[in-house]
Amino acid sequence: MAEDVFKALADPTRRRILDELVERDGQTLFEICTRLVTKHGLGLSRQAISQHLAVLEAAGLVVTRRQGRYKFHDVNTEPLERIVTRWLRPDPPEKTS
Amino acid sequence: MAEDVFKALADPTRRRILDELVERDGQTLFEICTRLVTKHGLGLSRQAISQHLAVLEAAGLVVTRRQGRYKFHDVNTEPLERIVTRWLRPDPPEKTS
DNA sequence: ACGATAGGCAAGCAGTCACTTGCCTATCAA
DNA sequence: TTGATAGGCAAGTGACTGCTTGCCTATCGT
Repeated sequence: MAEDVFKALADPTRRRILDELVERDGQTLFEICTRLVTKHGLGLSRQAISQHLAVLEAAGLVVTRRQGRYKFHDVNTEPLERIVTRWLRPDPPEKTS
Repeated sequence: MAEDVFKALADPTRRRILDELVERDGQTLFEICTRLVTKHGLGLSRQAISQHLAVLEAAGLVVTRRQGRYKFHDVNTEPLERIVTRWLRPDPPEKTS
């Protein structure tokens, strides 16, 4: 639901994670951790990122696929498209949700 | 700042207020209060709404104009248009992974 | 089998947030 | 001026949130 999407976007770290995944889709938890540290200078524990990813996944902004011991994370921009048309009267044609 | 916009949108009551103002622009604080109670069934004090409006105004989502003892609130959708283009590339909804 | 890697679960802590309460200022009408 | 209306300021409180810490499970390579 929309509530989860807005709450997921409320945190700057989660927005960074979305940035990272948009730039490079299908990363694992550890990849995201190291890239957030090296590129964005964020010093966060693995669990912190894991919890953020859980929030993003609950919002539908990130979908995951397991493969062996790896869990890959992909962005899903579909929830974003819906929430903004709430106040922005859209001119463009839509695929309705 | 984008931070303020996301934080402003994080609260369901503030989103309701935006709904109200989109539907009927230029309302005063008391008008918003009564309409939130009657139409949406929200039981909130005047100060609660006032504080929400302050957050929305700080985010640039609401602009105010004083006139005598009245203070009218108008929506400004411009900040909304910017924040979503952060992840929604205007061209492709899909990326050939 | 073993150790190493990738990830998950849960309790605890500190900071933030939404909301209330109480009091104050400013404008208008009589 | 007096009283009523429209709004603002500030402190206090309860709940939520982001993060850490510690321990646990599952998969891979050797």
